[in-house]
Amino acid sequence: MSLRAALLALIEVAGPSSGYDLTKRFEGSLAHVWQASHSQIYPELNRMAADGLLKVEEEGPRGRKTYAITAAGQAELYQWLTEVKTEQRVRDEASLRAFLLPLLPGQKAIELLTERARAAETKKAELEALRLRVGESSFGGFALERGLRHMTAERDWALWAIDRLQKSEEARTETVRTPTGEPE
Amino acid sequence: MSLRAALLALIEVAGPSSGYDLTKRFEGSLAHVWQASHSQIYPELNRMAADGLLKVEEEGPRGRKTYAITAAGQAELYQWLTEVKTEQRVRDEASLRAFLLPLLPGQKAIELLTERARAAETKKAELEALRLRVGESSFGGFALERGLRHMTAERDWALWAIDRLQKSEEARTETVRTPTGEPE
DNA sequence: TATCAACATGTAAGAATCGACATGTCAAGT
DNA sequence: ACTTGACATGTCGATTCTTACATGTTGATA
Repeated sequence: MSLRAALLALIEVAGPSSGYDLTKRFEGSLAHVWQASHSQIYPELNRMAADGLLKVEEEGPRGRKTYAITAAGQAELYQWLTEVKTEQRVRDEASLRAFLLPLLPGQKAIELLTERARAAETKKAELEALRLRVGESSFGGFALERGLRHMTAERDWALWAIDRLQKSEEARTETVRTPTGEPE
Repeated sequence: MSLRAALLALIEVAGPSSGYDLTKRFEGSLAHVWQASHSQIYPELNRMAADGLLKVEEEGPRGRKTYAITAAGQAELYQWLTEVKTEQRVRDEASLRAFLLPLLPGQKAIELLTERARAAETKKAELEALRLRVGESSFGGFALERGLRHMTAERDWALWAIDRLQKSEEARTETVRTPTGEPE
């Protein structure tokens, strides 16, 4: 249902669009929050038209079909936004990897976390650049701010975890050294 | 592949387990980062045994089958943790909803954001309670801290968005009121 | 005029996941 | 003796999504 909502919203905001247009828009700033390829979009548009949420407004060159939102489509969109309960299940591979981190030897874990901190920083910079480009109060502005905050949290977490691991690595090295009787 | 990694990891950490055991474990603290039901787990265990990553170690009462990890399974797990690139695509309905927020009238958006802030706060409290229960440095500790930080970011974002919307609602009300010539 | 990039729409096979259906065992309490 | 809840394993159909296959048009540039 999320794909439906996204498509309805894009057409609602930008006016009648073709599958090709919508595919492009999914590659733009929307890509930060949801992905869909043309092979998913085209069949979905057909189903939505069959369900009366969209109608083919115009057929252009190269078989181009322009879909417009119907009253039923607007109702469906508004209902999804306000009444459909947000899916709680999040299946986030990054979270799973964080969970499994203790399975790795300390040094390896630190390596991966360093990379993760770097990746979060990069994404953050990307979003900041996007904000400069599109302005503070563009359509995706709320999502953009949210992404920034989550990326900051991610980076800070990774740095915290690295620090923690480094401390326990030091402690481990100490306890290994001490019993051998090596001078301080 | 993530399910495979999660199952291998659970068996690696807790030793030989049955599908039933693993299902239970997916309902525990792991549920915060990944979900899988028995209908997904049982067939996957069979496939993994067929692929040589696990072997049936023991058959108990009530048809219970206990799976143990093999050397190939350990190698696969370690490789996934260290060499398989983390899936970047995140399909997060909450992000999509944040993106589409401007489609709603201000008051309705504020309502939904208030609910979101509340939900993040609840989840945060849940994780804090879990930390108290299992201790600071339990197996899922890194993931737990990560969840806490992300939930804090989520709540703070929602509060920020509410504040922003309230300000623009006020401004809107002003501009409506002023032209009517009503006294201050 | 040839060719290339962008435009434009589809289908098909397979993986991951979910909710429902289906079946049966065993131990403990009533 | 009965019943209930926990133990225990599976299958099936529907949905979502990905990758690859497949086809054709149009405009611009070489």
